[in-house]
Amino acid sequence: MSVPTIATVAELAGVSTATVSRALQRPDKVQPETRRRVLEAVAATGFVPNSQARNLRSRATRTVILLVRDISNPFYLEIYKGVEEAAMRAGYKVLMGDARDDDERITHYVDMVRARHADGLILMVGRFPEALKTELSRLPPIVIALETFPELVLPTVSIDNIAAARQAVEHLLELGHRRIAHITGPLPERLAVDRLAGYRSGLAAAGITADEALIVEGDFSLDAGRKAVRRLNETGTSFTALFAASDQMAFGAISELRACGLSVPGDVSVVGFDDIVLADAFVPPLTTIHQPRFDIGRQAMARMIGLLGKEPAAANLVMETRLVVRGSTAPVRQHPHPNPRTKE
Amino acid sequence: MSVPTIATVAELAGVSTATVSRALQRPDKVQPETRRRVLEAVAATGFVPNSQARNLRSRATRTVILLVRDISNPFYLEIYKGVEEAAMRAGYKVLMGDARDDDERITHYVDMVRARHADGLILMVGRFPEALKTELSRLPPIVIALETFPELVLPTVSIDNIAAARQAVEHLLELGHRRIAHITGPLPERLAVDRLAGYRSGLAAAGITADEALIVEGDFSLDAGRKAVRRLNETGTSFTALFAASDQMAFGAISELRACGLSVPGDVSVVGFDDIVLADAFVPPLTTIHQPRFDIGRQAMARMIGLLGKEPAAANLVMETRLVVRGSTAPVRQHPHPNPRTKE
DNA sequence: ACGCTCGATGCAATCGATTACATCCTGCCC
DNA sequence: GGGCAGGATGTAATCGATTGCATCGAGCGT
Repeated sequence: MSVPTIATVAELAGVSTATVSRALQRPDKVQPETRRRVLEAVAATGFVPNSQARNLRSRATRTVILLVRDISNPFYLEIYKGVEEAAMRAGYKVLMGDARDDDERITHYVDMVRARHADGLILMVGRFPEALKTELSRLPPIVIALETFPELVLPTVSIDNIAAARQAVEHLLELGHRRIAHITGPLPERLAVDRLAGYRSGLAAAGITADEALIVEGDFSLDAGRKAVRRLNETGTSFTALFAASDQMAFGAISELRACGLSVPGDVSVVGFDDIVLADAFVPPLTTIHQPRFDIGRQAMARMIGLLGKEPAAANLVMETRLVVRGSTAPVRQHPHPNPRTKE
Repeated sequence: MSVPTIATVAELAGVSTATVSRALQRPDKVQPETRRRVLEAVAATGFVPNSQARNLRSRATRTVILLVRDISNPFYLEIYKGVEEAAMRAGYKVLMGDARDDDERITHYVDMVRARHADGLILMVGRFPEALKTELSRLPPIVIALETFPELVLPTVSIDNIAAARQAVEHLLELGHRRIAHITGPLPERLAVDRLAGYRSGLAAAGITADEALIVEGDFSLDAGRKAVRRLNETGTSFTALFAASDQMAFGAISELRACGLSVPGDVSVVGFDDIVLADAFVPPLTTIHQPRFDIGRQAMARMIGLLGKEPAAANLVMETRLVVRGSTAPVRQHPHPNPRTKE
């Protein structure tokens, strides 16, 4: 009563295992009548080819691993969907892993590919373990999405974080804001560094020198947004607008601002980054930078398929972002609200 | 320059492949000196055992698939984390799949297990394909989480949806609400049916007959929440409170209520279900039913490990939920707000 | 010193499907 | 009718690691 193998089917159909394999893989290579008998036997036994064996022989798994920075950020879900769609279409499966931006975990997933659990890796993580950089030639097929590692030559699908961040700041400037705070991502990382650079360049273009006290480091999480606002309040620096490097941080910031009795956008305008699903259901609906998540996923997978097919490497792709103006930003008040600590 | 195999290592270390395998698998079976030489050779070649070959032989993959109803619902992320933690600890990997509650996709994932891509399947989907019910004896190891299929005897980790929904309704009743609307999940499904039953039983216990016009079917999504409110407004039925079968729907509903000029909780109190991450950052913070997501995931994986280890089946588990009261519910007004359509 | 035990290691079968090559058979042409 | 082409099918090698069994040799007891 064990699992049926190709031999079980062969016996039942009265043919050799080779014929069974051919009947299933290259139908035109066997006679219709034989094929019918084989298919009948397959149905009767409930046979499903053991993919371990098949892959061992064919040296492919038709599976790719999608490794994300932090799986609890819903932002990545939409990307997964894009990857999955392109993969499904090409007969690939997708495995999602949570890197938690931890070198060990990342290396673990790279080893999974080396161990032939999967054919390739789509990376959306903030770090690239040093240990791996030294053995670039041994690396499995890798596509980078969202993030960029300029020192590595790997196919990449990304967005222009500098320009996007700058656009967010320009929007606030147009509304008359001058004291604009910024909650960054984890700072040694490119993604965070670029958005910060965009913020600075936006201010600079308007002739404003960035006040370092208005820049607080976060880590893209909800809680980081809350803490950042608390930190800004503690230092007592006043501001009328806030640009957060992720929607989650924007949400956290708004929730904390409200807790301090400040209204958004009445007292403080807030801009996020990502345009996650809940952004427009939030109260107020969040003004943010929209990223074409689904397409980023799809393109990344397309590149992976190309890579695995030994096609000539496609050029790196920079996807378009756009500013979505909703209710969390408004023109600055004539007399900016004082810092909440000094309020009442 | 191809990938190193166990033979490459064996040659370099001057031993047989068997010894290499043993040095790596059961260190106590080889002499320390031999082992040292083998490990040296492994390091030198960068050898990583091919898991296809290993698993083919050992008939296990140490991978489980976590199949969820809809991957874009962030609710599942926390569950994934629980599963992943328990899995990692036991040396298992976790693959997450998106079922989209589609029979074909579900069957596809079941076949992945049959094809030995994974050892077992943790299901968190609303449907159980009819086709599979007829071949129960052939099914791979399956654990059901969150959902229940009473007609199937499979290890299950769930919550008491009826009691939890009832508790939500009781909270609203205590605040004086009498006209309580309910947005259900997709209705043929157990999860949705149970929460609806809890809603009805809560009302009944207070001597109130449910007004069918106040019950609108949804599908757990943000958009379903918005549409449901629109639908309620169209029919012109007035209500002072709303119980949504998911937080996402609650968010959608609140956003739509606001768009109609109603305040929450001023005009309408809203209770959700799930307590997703953003629930307390929302404005107003959402009153909802908290589910121990992380533990549900962990327990489900624990059951799977037991199942794979051929341990005697553990009893089904019902996890505790609790009502979390936040800012989206308030005592009913003396004179309930009229239906927004008839307003002004 | 002989024989026996037991630990370390090697040999080769094995997991299950794929596929190069061999074999057989049918049918066609001269 | 003989020979040969070509299609259908079978045989067996192969992918790479694991593991039962065989072998070898060191150590020990008498």
